[in-house]
Amino acid sequence: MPTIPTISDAEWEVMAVLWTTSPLTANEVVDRLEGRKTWSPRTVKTLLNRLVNKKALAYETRGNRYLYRPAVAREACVRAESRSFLTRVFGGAAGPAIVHLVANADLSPSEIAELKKLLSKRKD
Amino acid sequence: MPTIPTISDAEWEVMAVLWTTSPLTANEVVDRLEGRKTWSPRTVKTLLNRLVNKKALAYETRGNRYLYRPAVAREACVRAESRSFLTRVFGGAAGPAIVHLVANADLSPSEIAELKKLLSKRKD
DNA sequence: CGTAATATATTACAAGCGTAATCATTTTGG
DNA sequence: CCAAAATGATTACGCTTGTAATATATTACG
Repeated sequence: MPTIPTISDAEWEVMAVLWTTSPLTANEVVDRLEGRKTWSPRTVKTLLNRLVNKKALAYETRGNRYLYRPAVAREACVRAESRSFLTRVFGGAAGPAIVHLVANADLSPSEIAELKKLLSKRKD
Repeated sequence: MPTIPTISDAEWEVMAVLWTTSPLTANEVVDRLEGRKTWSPRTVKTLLNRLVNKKALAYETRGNRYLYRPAVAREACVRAESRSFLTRVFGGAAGPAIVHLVANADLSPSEIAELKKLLSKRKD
């Protein structure tokens, strides 16, 4: 299995864009972050560069432009981050963590139903 | 409401000790971390110091020793960390996050039962 | 009382991060 | 064809973090 690079807060925003749509040029990424972020385009370029260096993104060349695409799956990163969160905050115990989140989260009725179904299936 | 300081990974370990038992002297904290951590006692002292500076810990003086105790509640820190995790990884959507955790976690039957009960109560 | 032991405070230092500016190169408008 | 614009690469810079070492102050033993 591929090693998951460490992805910082700011970098997650960039990855999120490319996990949603890819490949994209640097400017297209900048455009999709407009509004949600106040970053200078330079900052976005820096983040793209760092993500390429840590091999979280890959690119192909089209003329002198780069087309960026994720090199690691979102699911894998989510799993890695979740483990890190559980370890740090709950000492690795998923049960209490989930209880805490369920107790504090704003869940829609349909989400509640989905979760109950999930839990029932898991029991066997 | 008090502002929650940013608590790093290493610092969480120290806070965890003091959330469990407090007040404690620096050396008592060092002792409780023995085994779980390979830190030099110096490192633990540094972390205590930083936590005092960022007002996550308070202390009272007993002779020339400090008795450390948490200055922020564990619950508040857990909430802050959870929010940060949700925002970063799931764009703030608790539903998908919980679904992910439930699907990937190793839950005991009793935890499953507890969660189902929690969900039922939440629905109304 | 003075000196060794101990406690906390200050300083260290490299890596990662947030946030860019500048440099070098390529492309394109006139 | 050349200058301006655009692009990616390199450099910047102060803050945090992990991981300590050194300095300073206080206490306790002989």
